Amino acid sequence: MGRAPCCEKVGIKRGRWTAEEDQILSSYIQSNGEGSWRSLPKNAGLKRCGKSCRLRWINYLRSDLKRGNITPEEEQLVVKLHSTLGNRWSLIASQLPGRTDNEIKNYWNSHLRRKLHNFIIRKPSISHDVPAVIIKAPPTKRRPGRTSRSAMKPKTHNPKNLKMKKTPESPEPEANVAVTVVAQEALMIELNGAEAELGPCNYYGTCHEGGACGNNNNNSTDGDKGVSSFDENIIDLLLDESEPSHVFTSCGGNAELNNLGDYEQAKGSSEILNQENLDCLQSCLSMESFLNYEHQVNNAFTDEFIDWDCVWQQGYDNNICDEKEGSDSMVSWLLDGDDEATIGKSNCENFGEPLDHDEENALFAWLLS
DNA sequence: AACGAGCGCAACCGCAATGAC
DNA sequence: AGTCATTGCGGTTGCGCTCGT
Repeated sequence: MGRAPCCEKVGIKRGRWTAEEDQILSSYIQSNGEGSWRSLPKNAGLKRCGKSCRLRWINYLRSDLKRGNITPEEEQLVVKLHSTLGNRWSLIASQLPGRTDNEIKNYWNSHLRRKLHNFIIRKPSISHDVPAVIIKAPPTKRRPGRTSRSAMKPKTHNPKNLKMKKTPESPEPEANVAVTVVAQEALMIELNGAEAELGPCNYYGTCHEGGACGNNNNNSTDGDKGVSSFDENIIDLLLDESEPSHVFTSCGGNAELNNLGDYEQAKGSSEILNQENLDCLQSCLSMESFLNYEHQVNNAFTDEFIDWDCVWQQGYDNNICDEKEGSDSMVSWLLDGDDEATIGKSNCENFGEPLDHDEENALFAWLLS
């Protein structure tokens, strides 16, 4: 049996509320109090759905609402709360007096999410002596073609979509995005059958040995074969749909090649993945919460790949295999360090330590800059 | 000046949770 | 215990405004 509609659709007005309707609703609620939303429209003489009345009251007419722009302090609080609460907008809003869940949600979706994304992929190295390779797209230019809403939908993670090739549906990379790639990164690219090894270190490697990367410096022994070069042709290849390029990553000590592009095919194939590496890769790839965030802002797994390189580069890396249960936010991993299953930062010296106050502030400042 | 893509906000939709019966 | 109405929440969409071309 289907659920009865919350109200009769016939004769119900929709769309923007007029000042007159607002006045009627406000007066009624001030006289009769909140509640009984279903019967409210009829009693108040409004041609609106009860749900619509409730929404209008809660989000715009309540007297205790704060108006005006979100302040930097509020913004910082939202970022922090979201890092621990995820998309629980009502919970987050409850910590910001005068703000509504809808307001916070809209603000996050239209401001902070983009900010965070840009933070991840645009920032050059600040804390490592490893030189970053900045691949700059052409000067900022508005991309022709309107982004459809459906194209903005977050993608659900599907290993079958891991091919590092653009599909016709995939948008061009953001024109103003400077893709930052850490030179010492374990991206191994198969170019027309020839393997070009780009770096010794990768976060998938953290799957071994309880998560310590061991690869962030030159003392690494995990498949550390050094880096000689990394040029933008690599990224072009990653993004070029006409090229059958694949991305590999080494997975810790055995330095086996894991062909992400052929992940599905490689499943169970010891020729490409040994069991240990397969487990490692699967544990990484199955982290829905990890993937969720980037899927909201990216259409290409390639971006996730590179993004996380950059996070690592910043020293705010974390053990992605030690995902904090219940958290669906990347930031939580960046910030949390007091949970044994969560790593605040990692490098080879102090892996596992939480971010201290200054580092956390630095991260926030960066996020919000 | 005109056009149109992109953005931001307000509102809607559908599902889940809760409570009454 | 099961059913249904109501409320609450998060995701999504529609539309008007802004700004680049």
